[in-house]
Amino acid sequence: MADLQPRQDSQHREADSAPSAERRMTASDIARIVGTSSATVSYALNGNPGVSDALRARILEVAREHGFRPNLLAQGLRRGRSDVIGLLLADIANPFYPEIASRVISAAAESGHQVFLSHAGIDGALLATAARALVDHRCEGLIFTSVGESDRPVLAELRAEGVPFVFINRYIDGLDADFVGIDDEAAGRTMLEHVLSCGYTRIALLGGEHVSSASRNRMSGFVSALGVAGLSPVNQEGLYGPLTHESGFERAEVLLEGGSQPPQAIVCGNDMIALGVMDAVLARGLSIPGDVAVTGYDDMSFASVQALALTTLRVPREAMGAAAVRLLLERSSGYAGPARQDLQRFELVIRRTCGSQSNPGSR
Amino acid sequence: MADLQPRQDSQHREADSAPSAERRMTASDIARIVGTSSATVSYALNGNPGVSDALRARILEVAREHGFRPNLLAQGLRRGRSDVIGLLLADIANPFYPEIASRVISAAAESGHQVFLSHAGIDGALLATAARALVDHRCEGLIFTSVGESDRPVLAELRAEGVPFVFINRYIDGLDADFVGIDDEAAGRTMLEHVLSCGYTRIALLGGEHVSSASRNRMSGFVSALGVAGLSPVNQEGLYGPLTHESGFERAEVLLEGGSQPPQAIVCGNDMIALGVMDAVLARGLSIPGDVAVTGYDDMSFASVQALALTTLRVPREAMGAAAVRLLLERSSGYAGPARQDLQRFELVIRRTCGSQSNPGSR
DNA sequence: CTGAAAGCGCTTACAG
DNA sequence: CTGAAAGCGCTTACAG
Repeated sequence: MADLQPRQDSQHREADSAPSAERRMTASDIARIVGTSSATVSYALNGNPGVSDALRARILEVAREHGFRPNLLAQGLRRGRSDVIGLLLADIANPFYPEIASRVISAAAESGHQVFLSHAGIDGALLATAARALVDHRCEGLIFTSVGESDRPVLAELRAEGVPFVFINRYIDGLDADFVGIDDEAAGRTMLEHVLSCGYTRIALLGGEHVSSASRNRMSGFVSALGVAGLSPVNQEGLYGPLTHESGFERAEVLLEGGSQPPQAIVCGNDMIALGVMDAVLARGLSIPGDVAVTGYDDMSFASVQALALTTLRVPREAMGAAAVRLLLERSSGYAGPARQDLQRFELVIRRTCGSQSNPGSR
Repeated sequence: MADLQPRQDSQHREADSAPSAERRMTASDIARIVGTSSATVSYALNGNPGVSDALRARILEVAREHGFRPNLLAQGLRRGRSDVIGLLLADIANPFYPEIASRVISAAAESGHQVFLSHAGIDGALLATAARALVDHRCEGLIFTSVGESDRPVLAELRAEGVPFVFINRYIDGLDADFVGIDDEAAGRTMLEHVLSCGYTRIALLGGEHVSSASRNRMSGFVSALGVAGLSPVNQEGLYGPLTHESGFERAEVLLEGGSQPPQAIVCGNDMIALGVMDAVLARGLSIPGDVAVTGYDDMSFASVQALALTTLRVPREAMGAAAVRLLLERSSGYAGPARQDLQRFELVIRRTCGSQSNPGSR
């Protein structure tokens, strides 16, 4: 790296840049060529009235010929909006989020919007800063994937500034904002009813983060279904924890270490935790589901692989991304009604690790 | 959806929006309060000379007090650059990319840059459109993760416009641009030498896309190491294919169907293909690695899970993302030297599916 | 040290 | 139907 000498001097820069950046064509350039004003060029290009058909045709022709593309910064500044959506992800390394992001980007593109992506950080430490940066870039609105209680102040700030936003997957109590997700409590009950239907009664629960409304609601569904059966979780501790392999592994080890008999089933807050649990179970020389059944939550891409064949609950991440874009664009184009809840359909996916009677191979 | 009535009329919008978006504070507002000009405010805020210490302090105080944050659109328009980097991903659903993106975002943030994320589409169909949109938003430069031969025209266009760009993982022959990746040919040889060292001689190769320089180089390394041992791949067909589970599964089925004896080892172009291969092998009732050994490439997050324990080759995705940002920012701040190749270190990761003598459990 | 002016590239009322 | 002007919110030479 010692061999490079960045030149800050813009004089040199112009001169040195291999392909000297020819100044981009502007609306004024088009106007000059056609012999009219930039205003008329703008009218013509935007399909507004006030230009004769002949002149409009000429302008469009010249613009196309020169490959004119408007400066979106100038356009945004003048219009006061920018056709840009901000998306805040908690943790891109978690495979849950990219599939949401993917669909947000394509849904946004379908309506001519660009997506700014930012990292909120796994603990939300960067969320406030990232959100403000997006607002300062004049995003039309923001989509949050993983808000927590600590984000309340900055969200209130956004609200005061009139910036529309939508929550995916998690929400904050009392903050009346559009939300896209699933009914996590019902989903949790569904999962646990399946586990119970397999005949298990000693069931451990290893949920996600307590700051996550989704995790809390899932847990609530788990516990409530257990209660209906007159049961309670075998573990008092470790009900909540990070949504990671590591956390699943460690919490499972605690469960399995105890001198007492191991749980018959371990119900996890997401698929990552379940992977960690599976590793801990296998490391003890126990079999899945023979000795211990395991369930995940989310149905991430790897869950269906035969070597894993994880019983889980499908959360429709792509549909959630698309729905969030739709709700947000409705807001930014003026809809000012009460907050909406868009609950998507979930699906129990029974594979080998819990409750599959038939041969594994659900791919 | 029938119940919502978007109001396009901005008059109404202002009036109706629950939290009426108070107009944001501008530099002129600060100037008015302090009793100076917006120019002086700008000087003060940007730490430029030409303002007395007393006045500067007063301006900073008022700005802070009112939570002033400059309009980045206006700033970008005036300055001619925008502190924004464009990142083009091929396919976010492929877990290879998010880990790059994650680091690109954080590295960019460290130097005060925002990241625009776009989808190029798995076949690059959207790449040209997406790249132009990013340029029109006045990105300082672009990072491409998965270019192919068909992208050459738009890249030439960017070059002519003087937009700096950097390639990650794949490059295009003859297009002299900065590149961050690994030495895929050497890595391919390394992997195959390991497979050979296990004593296997009937080896099948299931590579990635032929349009990918990375896939071609890996394949070249595989074949060359085989050649040194006086061998060649057992399969003539299916050497190249999509980097997906499905493609791995299908190509493995073809390999295993043939009346002839199955390969002793199947070397894959990435971990997704390897997962598909593992499923196909297990579905035949064969064991891994007893009957057929399998290797992946990338070391995705799931590869280390004990139930999989995939022998693979670690590609340092996060380091690649950080390096790409560094190279790009050097370009956009004036460095105009010849194209650079930043080859990161790779690492062979031996797990259960091929060549681990010891007990599986490499986590 | 300070301020008024011009301009980035658009769009939008507003006169002719 | 057409064009000249003003302005979005900044920054940057340029005079006082």
